[in-house]
Amino acid sequence: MTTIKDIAKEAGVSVTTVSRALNGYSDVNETTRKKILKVAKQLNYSPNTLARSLVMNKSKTIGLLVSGLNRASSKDNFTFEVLSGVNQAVSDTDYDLVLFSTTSTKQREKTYSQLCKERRVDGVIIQGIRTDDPYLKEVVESDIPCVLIDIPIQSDRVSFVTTDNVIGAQKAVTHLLELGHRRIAMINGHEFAFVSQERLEGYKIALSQAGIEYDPSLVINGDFDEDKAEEVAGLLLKEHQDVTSIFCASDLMALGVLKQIQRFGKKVPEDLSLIGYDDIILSSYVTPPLSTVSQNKFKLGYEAAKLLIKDLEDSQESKKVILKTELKIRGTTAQPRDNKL
Amino acid sequence: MTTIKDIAKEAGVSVTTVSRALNGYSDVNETTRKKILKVAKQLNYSPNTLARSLVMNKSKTIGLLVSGLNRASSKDNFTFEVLSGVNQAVSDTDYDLVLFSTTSTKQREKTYSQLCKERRVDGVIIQGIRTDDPYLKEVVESDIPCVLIDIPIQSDRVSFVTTDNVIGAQKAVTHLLELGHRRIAMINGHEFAFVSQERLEGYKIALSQAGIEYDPSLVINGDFDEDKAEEVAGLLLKEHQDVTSIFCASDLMALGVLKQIQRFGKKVPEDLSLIGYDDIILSSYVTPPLSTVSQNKFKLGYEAAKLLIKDLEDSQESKKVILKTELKIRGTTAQPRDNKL
DNA sequence: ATGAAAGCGCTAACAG
DNA sequence: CTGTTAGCGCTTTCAT
Repeated sequence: MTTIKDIAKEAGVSVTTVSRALNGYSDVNETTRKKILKVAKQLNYSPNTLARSLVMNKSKTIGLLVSGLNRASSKDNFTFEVLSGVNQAVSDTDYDLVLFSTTSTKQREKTYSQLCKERRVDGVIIQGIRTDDPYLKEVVESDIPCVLIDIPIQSDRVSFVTTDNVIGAQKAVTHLLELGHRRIAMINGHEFAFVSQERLEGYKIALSQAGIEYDPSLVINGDFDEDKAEEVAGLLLKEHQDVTSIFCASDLMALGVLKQIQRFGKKVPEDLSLIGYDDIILSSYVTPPLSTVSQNKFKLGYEAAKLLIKDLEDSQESKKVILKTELKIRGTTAQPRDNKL
Repeated sequence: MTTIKDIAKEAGVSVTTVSRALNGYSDVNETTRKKILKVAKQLNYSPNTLARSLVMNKSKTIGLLVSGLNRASSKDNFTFEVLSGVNQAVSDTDYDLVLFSTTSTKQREKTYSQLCKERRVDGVIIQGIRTDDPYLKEVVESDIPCVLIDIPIQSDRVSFVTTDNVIGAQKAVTHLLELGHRRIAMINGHEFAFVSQERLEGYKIALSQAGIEYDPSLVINGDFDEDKAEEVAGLLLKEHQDVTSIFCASDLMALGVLKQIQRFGKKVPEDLSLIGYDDIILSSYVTPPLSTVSQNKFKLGYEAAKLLIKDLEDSQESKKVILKTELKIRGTTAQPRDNKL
């Protein structure tokens, strides 16, 4: 592996000059530069970023802490799309991504901030971790520049990007309301997700605007899990026969609920309306296609990366960006039966 | 940021001793080690892996060169599943992943091997690049340990993992044959994918075993693209009205073909049988559910990472691993109409 | 415009 | 068992 030392020797100059020439400094004679560049190419030189990072104290790498990089989340391609967005934004720059896997045993051994500090990442993007994750606090409190996805924490070095969850949920529920539904149940995620809190908030607001009292027994957590949602939907449907529609905090859960509804021998949307959240790929392919609140997951990642990089370069103050959601009415929402008369 | 120097000072020993103590060498007094560990914790020490990598000449990072980390490939979650597998395997080790984005302009500026050399990755996993990619050759020829996914190149430092594409395709076509089909078309990927060559091979073998002559006009490339496949299927169906079934080299293309068939006013599988390849998530959710050849994409990534890491640790000779595929008969394949009589 | 020298944080002979 | 020394490849004062 050739080093600048080799180039220096070959070109008959000092390493200093080589370094300067290669890095495009102005204070180097054009002839020398030409020569050095030629020698560098000749020797097939590649700079050692490790050495550079060490001395410059920055690595030009961005750490990625995502929870959903596992087999289970391939159905819900949320993580992947976020990742794609991040990748896209990063690929326009000279940063590279390092993926910290938070799947395994390693997580307990090493904390996030340890991971980041050891690898000397310049900044980190965090997605998909629960708000009660003990290490979240740690990262946020560390001085590593960081942008959170869907966790609205903001401080000196931490920004976040999320979507308008309250409004999104509101749109979904309002849609149901406008169709004539009055008994609207909700399958939420879990209490350790900000998005769940916010979507519940939106649900409540929509109801209240329609003059309907909030009934807590109509809201159950499905942990963002397809099977769990299917299970709790069973309970719900049994307990509350008067429910005519269900709002799910994720499409994946809606898919589970859909199965349960069919098991009850009911038809969607004729007997029961169903609306999800996320707009995952599957949503438009299932039968009937799922009405949902669409959020731009790619952009979530893209904006996060953009934000982080800008922060890294210009050392801006922390910021937040809130993306808009969009209601997609497809085939699982319709007027309630009794309304049709 | 505390360094071993700080610890050395605080503990009243030399940096050497600190280094040895922290790295679990045996030749250090237990009392001293305890002390050093205590001080390290006290000072909230994190080793600087950059410095370590520099001196040890290995970075404990694995480079990942994947082409499909973009918005377009979220439907076909192939890339994601491979990535998950890699991540899973890697997360059991002390390696980290660095993602090289090959999406952008950067690709033309810097070659793969440059990327790898600059970041000093210990090895690299390559997936989803075309066999005519000029940089593929370069990586393979470089001395960077490397494992290829679905590209059967093997040499001193390069191994590969793939699936039994010939057999897989054979199984699909034989299934069609057994149902009674005789005119079986194929929508293939493109010539710069080994898997396409192999699947075509399997197609031919199956036909020949059934005593059917290979008709080249029945095979068209769809570039692994949904829309392209839809388009060429249109041509095919118009030209060859006698075709009773189509074998697609990817599920995504099968989805496109399915649309085209429906546009022709024909029904699957009554009028036309259709079988895909990959077993992507969507396949089991579309209506009718797609018959396909299932390959374990997660395992593809998992095995690749395992292979690479073993090579890195034990410096084995290169190897190959061939995963088995599985025929999944679902709802798009049936006996041809005239056969039912 | 160029070079000598110091040092980033760490590991690894080599002594003792 | 521990310390001294050198050096990984690079950037960066500070001279010249």
